[in-house]
Amino acid sequence: MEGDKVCKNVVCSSSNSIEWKKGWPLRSGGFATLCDNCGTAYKELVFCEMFHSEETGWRECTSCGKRVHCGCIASSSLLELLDTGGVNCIGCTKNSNLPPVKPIYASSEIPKSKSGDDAEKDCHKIDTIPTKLEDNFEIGYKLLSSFNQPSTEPSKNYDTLQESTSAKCLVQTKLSIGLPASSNLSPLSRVVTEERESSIAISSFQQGCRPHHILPRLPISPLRVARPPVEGRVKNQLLPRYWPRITDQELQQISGDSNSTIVPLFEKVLSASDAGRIGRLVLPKACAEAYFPPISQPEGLPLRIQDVKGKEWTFQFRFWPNNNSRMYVLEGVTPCIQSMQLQAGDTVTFSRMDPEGKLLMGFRKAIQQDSHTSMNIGAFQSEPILATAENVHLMNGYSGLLQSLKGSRSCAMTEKNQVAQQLLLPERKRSRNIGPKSKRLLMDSHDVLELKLSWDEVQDMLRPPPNVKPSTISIEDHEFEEFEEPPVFGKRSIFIVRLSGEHEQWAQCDSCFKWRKLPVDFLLPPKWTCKDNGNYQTRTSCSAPDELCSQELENLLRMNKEFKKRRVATNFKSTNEIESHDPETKAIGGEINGASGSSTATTTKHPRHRPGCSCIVCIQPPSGKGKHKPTCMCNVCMTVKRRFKTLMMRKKKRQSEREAEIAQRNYQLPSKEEAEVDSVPGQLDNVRRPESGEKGETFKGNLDLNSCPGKEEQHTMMSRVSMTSLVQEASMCLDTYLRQNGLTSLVLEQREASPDAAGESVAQTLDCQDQEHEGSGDSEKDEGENDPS
DNA sequence: CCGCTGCATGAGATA
DNA sequence: ATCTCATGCAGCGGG
Repeated sequence: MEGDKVCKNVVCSSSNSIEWKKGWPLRSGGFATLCDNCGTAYKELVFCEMFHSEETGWRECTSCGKRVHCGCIASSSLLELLDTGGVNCIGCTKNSNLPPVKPIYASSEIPKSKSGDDAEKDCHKIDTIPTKLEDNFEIGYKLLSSFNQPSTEPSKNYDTLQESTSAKCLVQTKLSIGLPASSNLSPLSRVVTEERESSIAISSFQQGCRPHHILPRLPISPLRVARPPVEGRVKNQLLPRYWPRITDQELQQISGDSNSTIVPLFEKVLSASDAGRIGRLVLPKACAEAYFPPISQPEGLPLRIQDVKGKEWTFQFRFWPNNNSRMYVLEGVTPCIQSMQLQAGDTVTFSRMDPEGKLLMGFRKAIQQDSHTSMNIGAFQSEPILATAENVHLMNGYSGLLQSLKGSRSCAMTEKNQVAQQLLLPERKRSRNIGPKSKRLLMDSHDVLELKLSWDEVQDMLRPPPNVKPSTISIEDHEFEEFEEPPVFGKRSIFIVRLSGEHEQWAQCDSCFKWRKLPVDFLLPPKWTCKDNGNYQTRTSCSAPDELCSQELENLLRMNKEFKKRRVATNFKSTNEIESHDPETKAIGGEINGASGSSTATTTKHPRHRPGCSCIVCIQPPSGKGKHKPTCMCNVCMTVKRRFKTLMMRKKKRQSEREAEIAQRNYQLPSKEEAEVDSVPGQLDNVRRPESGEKGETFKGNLDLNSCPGKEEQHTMMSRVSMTSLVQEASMCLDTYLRQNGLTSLVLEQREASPDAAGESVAQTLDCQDQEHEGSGDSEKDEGENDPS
């Protein structure tokens, strides 16, 4: 394939108004460019035929004679297509006075405001494009550099180029030539993907969407995160997760003054099984087929790979047939893994030293946070991870090769970006290694519980943003506060309940650091000082003596700590049981309330609500583990059941309303039911026009969930004959259920007494049953029955 | 019994 | 719908 032919195909020479449509990348390979004006569609192949397929030879740099592997050439052949006359290796490209490689733009970034004349004129400038070849890594480097030096090299400045139609055409052409077919990303986007810290472009690209802002001001870093060389056997481009990440500095130093060229091939994050004792490292298929010798037998062949210390290892490179495919593994890696002290989550890198062709194995340690890998909790606790990433001392495999790059800024950037990138990845992708499939990376139950509690703490600490008055809306009888701005974190406080039953809240002044007693229901702002303690006149000054001696404080904190420990140690179910019951229960326990001593006078379910709040949210029994048994008759469960019944009534009524409406519309004849309903003054009004009629108010979305269904039934029976069946039907669920469980007497007892009293007495009576919460109750049936809403 | 081997499985990713 | 690959596990052989 000759370059000029490509150019002629891409450039429309007859148009006044060129609007390019991009269909890239094509699933069938390559990508398409369509000229709106002349209608010429051009499909570019993945690779330049010249280097495609079985070509495995070498080319010499036209400047220094250094040999460059064709894989590098093929993968970076965007300029090669225009002028195949020369090849420049990495080194001499840098040292020569070659024209800079111009950035490649995503199609969505191409401005469309220019006139067709200009466009056409500029399109022909393609012929004057500098035609030096650089390998793909160099391109990546150049791209980064060009954005990093906008002032000194205006020709590389995005803004400049963006305003230039020549850039438009140039970009178009380059795109059409340089893009690998099966990739979703342009070469630039790859670099950008790795470099920038915003997820916008990343996600949009990964989703195959057109990014809106794909050309950020990139951080100055010579990081080479580039598509690895495309070997002949590669049918599919490597997934980004396997792209090698290496800094330009590293690469340069690795290659050094020697004639050898280090070609980063791919890298892989070690899975649990990779790092396990089996000693099998699963190789990405594409990588194995691309960079390792072809094997036809499952037994494979021994492969010698040199590690960062220069030690040579021999692994068995083989495959298993798997679903009409192959699964490639390196066997016998355990000694090497152990030698490098790698574990799951760490990354192994594979490079090739050319022209010798020797395989190199490096590594990059995962960021450690306590005893967990970053991946372990990175998805949940991004901030600590990021903070750690900046300070972590990196043990980098390439650095191992270099023995001189530890802690370099580039590495830090790399690591940080990796972490950031990981955090920015869609949840699904990130979760791959922390999902249930990966036992090692699973948080154990204690961790989960800690995390849960921490999350609860966070919820409890959420406060309305300062100076912003929340608007409260009511949805389905739930009150929601809405803020124009994100909520802020309130100050932590310690909430305790004395043995006497007295509730107390304590907080530390941000000014004098003295501990002050606060009203129990006081929500602390992010910053709180003594003078804010208006309710306690004697404590509004920082000059007032500390109310808490060190021993008392210690005691408080100890109680807090013990409580946390106990919660962690205790089955989560029982913990939930305690919390989900009447807050009074907690008071009896004399514990620090809520989630480990934060400002937890609120409930854990509804940050703005307090213990004792009986709103539907706060009283809901916990879901998942620890939920109550269907037979539970505790106050909470009874209330929930009562409300469920009310909800069922309403649901049935609505259904009836709809049916009545439909019947009326369809038949225009008063049905028997309608007649019956009509006989009850006001009722049909409620049914048909719930917004009108005084009596309709009861069912107009303001249903009192706290009302006693028994009383409601009485009212209903008296005034709404047609609703009787509905009420009975709605009640039947619970009644039948209770009867089946031999609880009829309890139901009667509850109905006779006040709901709360009934609930409490029942709760006391069935205390033993309540204890079952701790032992079981994690079945789906339980959940469905106990949390019917 | 234990560890290794080869394959199966299925969740998740990709086309 | 198909592919990839992390992991489980049955079967086998050796100690």
